[in-house]
Parts: sequence; structure tokens; C-alpha cells
Amino acid sequence: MANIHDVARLAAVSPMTVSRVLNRSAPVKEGTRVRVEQAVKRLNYLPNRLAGSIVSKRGAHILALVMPDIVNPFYTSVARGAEDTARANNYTLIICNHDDDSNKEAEYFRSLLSLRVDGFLWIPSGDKARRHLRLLTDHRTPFVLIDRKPKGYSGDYVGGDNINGAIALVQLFISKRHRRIAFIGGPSRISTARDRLTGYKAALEQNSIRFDQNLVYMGENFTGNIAEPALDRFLRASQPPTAVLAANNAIAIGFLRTLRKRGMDVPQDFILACFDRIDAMDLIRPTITMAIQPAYNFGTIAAQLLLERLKNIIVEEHRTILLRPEITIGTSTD
Amino acid sequence: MANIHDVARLAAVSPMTVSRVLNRSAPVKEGTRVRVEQAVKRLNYLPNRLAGSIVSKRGAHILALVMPDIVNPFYTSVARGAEDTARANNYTLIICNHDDDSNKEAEYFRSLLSLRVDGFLWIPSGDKARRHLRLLTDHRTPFVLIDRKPKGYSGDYVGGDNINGAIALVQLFISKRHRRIAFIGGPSRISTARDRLTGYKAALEQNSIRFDQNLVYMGENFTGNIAEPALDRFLRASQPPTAVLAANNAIAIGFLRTLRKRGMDVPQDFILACFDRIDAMDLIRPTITMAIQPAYNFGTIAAQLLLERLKNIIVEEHRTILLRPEITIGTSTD
DNA sequence: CTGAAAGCGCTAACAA
DNA sequence: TTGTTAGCGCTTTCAG
Repeated sequence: MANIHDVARLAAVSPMTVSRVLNRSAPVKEGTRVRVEQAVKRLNYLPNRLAGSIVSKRGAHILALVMPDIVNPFYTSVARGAEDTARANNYTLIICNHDDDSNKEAEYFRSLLSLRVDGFLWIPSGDKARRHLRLLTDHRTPFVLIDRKPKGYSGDYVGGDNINGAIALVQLFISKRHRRIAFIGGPSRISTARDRLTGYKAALEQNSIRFDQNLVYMGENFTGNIAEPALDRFLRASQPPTAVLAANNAIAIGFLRTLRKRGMDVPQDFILACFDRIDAMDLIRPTITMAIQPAYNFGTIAAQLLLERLKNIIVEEHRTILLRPEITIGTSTD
Repeated sequence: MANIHDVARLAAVSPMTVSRVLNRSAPVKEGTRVRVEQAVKRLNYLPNRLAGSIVSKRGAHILALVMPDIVNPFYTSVARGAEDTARANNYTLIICNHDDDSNKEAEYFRSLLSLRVDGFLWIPSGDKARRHLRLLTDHRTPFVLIDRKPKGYSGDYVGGDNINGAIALVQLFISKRHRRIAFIGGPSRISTARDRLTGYKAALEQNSIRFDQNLVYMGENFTGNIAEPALDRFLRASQPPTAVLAANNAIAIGFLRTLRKRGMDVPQDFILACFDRIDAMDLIRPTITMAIQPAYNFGTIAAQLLLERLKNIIVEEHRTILLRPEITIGTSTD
């Protein structure tokens, strides 16, 4: 495969001149430039970004997105936003799934730092992920967190307004005259689960509804599998709930499935609402009430913040961007 | 940031010895090894994979997945399969979305070749993408195609049995005594659209049903947007269809939406089936009959084929892996 | 505007 | 088992 010397020889110039033409890093006389460009074309030459980045110490223009699981449509959209923004700025995006496993996450960070990626977009596995922060700062690699914010973290962050989103959904329940309201959350080591619970509690308090621990189920993960034990718990309560807030889309779907398996349904037996979009939700009966987060924008904005840090070497103050979810009302809360 | 010389100095050995410890590339005496490992730890040293790959000419252990759009759940699963397999083999995966745009695709190839990725997993944008094949072979970068197979391509390929899948769905329609059967396909420059049409025609022929061009709509893309003009065309036919085969999940969803907007529904006005999974389809009413492709396995198998080529430098004959879709019968074909 | 020398961080190849 | 030398493909720096 041709290298910069081959091109230089063919164009009868020095490698340095070829480099200047390719990177527009210094003026080159018209005629020389044309000769170099022809040589590049003739040899089908593509410069080696790796070599360039080693010398210039500028990184190979690679961003990494470290996140839970690309299969969840919410994260998929985040990834797509990140990729579009990366591409628009001539960066390449690496995507890694940690499955909420902090060890897998650690392995990825080591591997990606070893690759000398320029920066990280990061949806952390949970609060334990704070231990990876040192690794990133030690290696002077900038990063922006997305969606989840480990306890005590104060750097760049783009996420949703989980507290107010949850409050809005619970208020909706209450406006429909429901007062026995349940919450199915994810693991409390993850900030989104905590914040949505906080919003849930706040809304109850605002309406002088007593908080009842029997109406709260915090699962081991954010999947539909936790819906069944949650329902069991709720049905065992002395006064079972009539409304259920699911902390995300997958849990809501799992809940609906579980209900039907047991011969119950929404909204007859419970009214239901959740965080995050459900695909093709307009075709699901009942249509589900959702707090839809602008996932794509999470990705684009976070990537923009990161790229800003990559450009201005001088570090500014930390920034937090909170985006409000949009409530879409379906027949699941009728 | 520490480099291999810093480690060597601290461990009082040569850089070469450090390299040998890190890569296990040659035996090192126990005591020396321990000293090196301690120095590595003390300095928080992570070797620079880019530098290593330049010298050893072995590539930086990066695979690229160039595909239509990560947001489509079918491709999402392919990506996840690819990523899991890459990781299991110590490779990092770059994901790029070309949106069925051959120019965007070309840009990515140039950028990724410039990064000297080790190999490509590739769901091409269509037949025009054949022009990129030369680029890849010229640069001696191996690749495996997934899902779509441009006309005349004969290299490594992993995809679904689209012809027999379509035949099976049409047979199902016919077994329900339908004979006016329509097909909504994607652009015919994409092999999956062509093959599904071929299967559709073959099934008609097997049952002595005359092919009627008015019952076929080949859209400009694979999205739900093409469902409305398709329906218009079908309704204008002298004998409108009673059954509709959608070439993918998105089209089926679009079709169902369009129908309802017009006051029609499935299965009353048409029975409906499609290729590919629809998320949470068991909650959609009616449940849709689907030919579900093992998307995750597309990703894992293709990555395995690619990794094999990366290991054995000797190129074997080309391989084609065809996986059968699994037909799941829903109430949309009752 | 162009080129020569030096060297980024690392490893292949050889020597000891 | 370990070290030395050379050099991967490129860019920085400085000289002309």
C-alpha cells in the first residue's frame, strides 16, 4: 500500500509537501499542489491517520460512546445523534455496550484509552462507575456524561429532567382521581431510577398522599422482567394500587404483558404511564401515556459539548444540560 | 502521559522488555516481569495501540460496521451481535450509518481505510455500492457483507433466505383462501427487496395465480412512508387485493397506520404479514404475522467470518451463509 | 514556498 | 533472557 514517500517520489516533491497539500497545513504553489493531487489519485493513496496522530499528538479523530445497550431504542437514538454529530465534525464513533456491568465498562475504558480516542460520550453503568472517572482524568481524556449522573459527579452532563417528568405523570394520575399510585423503578444505583422515584414522592407529597413503601418496587435492572415481581408485591398490599408509573418503556411493556397473562388489563385494572418512547406505540392498544425524552438530542448535544472541549484546550466550567420530556397522553390513563 | 520508556526506566529494563511483558511476545524472567508490572501500575501506563499497530503492521484491532441506520431495530440487533463478537475477540467496533446513501457510504470507507481498520462488516446501500468493492480490495482490507447482496457480488456474505421467506408468507395467505395478494417492497436496487419480490412471484406461480403489476408497489425506501402511496395504488386496481405482504417491519407498521387513518383495519379489510420483527408486537392489536430473521446472528456470524480472514492470512474460497427466517403467526392473517 | 533532519511510541530483527 | 539498532508513516521544526 502506497505511503507518503511513494506519493512524494511520483510528484517529485518531498514528503513534507505532500503532507501540506493533504492537510492544507501550509500554502503550496498551485502547480505543485496539482502534481501532488494527481500522484495521490494515481496511487489511490489514503494517508494513515494513525501515524499522523502519533506524531501530531492530536488523536486520530475518534470518539467513543460507552453505553448500556444499543438494543434499547432509547439508547439507539442517543447513539444515532452522537454519530451524526461526530460525522459532521469529521470524527469517527466507536460504540460499546456495557450492559450495566461496571467491569465490562472498565475493560472498555482501558481498551479505548489505549486506542487514544479523543474523548468519551458516556452513559455510565451506575454510581459505581465513578471509580472510572479517575482513569479518564489521569489520562487527560475529556468526556461528557449522558442520561445518568453518578452521585456526586459534577462535570459535563446532558440528561432529562427526570424529577419533573415523574411529577407530571403522577399529577396526571391524580387529576384522574387516582390516589393509590405505584412506582416500578430500576436499580437505585442508577440516577434515573432515583430521580424518577424522587419525582414520584414529591408529587405525592404535593397532594398530601401518604407515601407507601408497598407501592414501590425497585428492580434489579431496567427490563420488563421486573414487572412481574412488582405486580406481585402490589397485589399483596392491603390497599392495592389503581395506577402504575413505570420508570421506563421496557418495564411498562413487561407490566402490560404480565397483566394480560393474568387476565387483567389496562386501563380497566390499572392505569399506566411510563418514561421513554415505545416504538409504534400508536398501534398498541391501549396507547401508552409516556414522558418522551429527546434521546436523539441527548446524543447531539453531548457530542457538541465534547467537541467544544476538544477544540478549546482551555477547560471552562462544567456544564449541565437538562432537557424536559414531552408528555404524550394515551388511552392507558383513561 | 507515560510512555514505554518511562516504564522501562522505572523498572530498570529496556523498552523492549516492557513490550515483551505487555504483549507476552517472548519469555521474560519472573522477577523482571514483576518489576515491569509494578512500574506499569505505578505509572498508570496504558500502551499506545496506534503506535504498536504502525510498527507491527497488524492493524489496531478495529472492525468497522457500515450499515443503513442503527435506529431500525433489525440493524440494531445486527450491530449488537457484531459488537459482542468483536469484543469477545479483543476488537473494537466502529459503527457508521449510511442511510442508504452511496456517497455517504463512500466517505465512510475513505475515512475508515485511512484509519487502517482491520476489516469491514458491511450492509451495503444497494447495487451501486459495488463501486466501493474495488476500494476495499485495492487497500487489501477484508470484508463480509450482511443482509444485502449487490448484483454479481460473490464474496463472503451472511443473509436471510428472503425468497423462501416470502414464499412461506404468501403460501400462508393462499392457505387462508386469499388470491388477490399485494406486495409492498423497497427500492429494487436493494437485493432484499428484489428477492422478496421474487419469492412473492414464485409463490403466486406455484399456485397458478396470475401476477398483477397493479398489486405491486416498490417504494423509494424501506420506511413506513411508502405504505400510503402503495395503498392508493392497490385501491385503484380493478380488483383490489385482500392480502398484503410488506417487505419489512417499518412498511407493515406504516400500512397499518395508514389503514386506520382511512377508517380501515386489519384483518377485516386486508390480512397482513411482513418481514422482520416488530418490537413489542405481542401488544399490538392485531398481532402481526412476521418472518423474523435472526438479526443478532447475522452480526455474530459475519464477525466470525471476518475474524477468520483476519487470522488466516491465506484467503479461502468465498462463503455464503443463508439463515432461514422464523415465521410467527399473528392475528393479522386470521 | 519547499526541504532536511529529527523523532512520536512502539516493535521486528538481530546480537549478546 | 535481555538489549541494541533500525525504522513503521507521518509531522514538527527549522533552515533556506
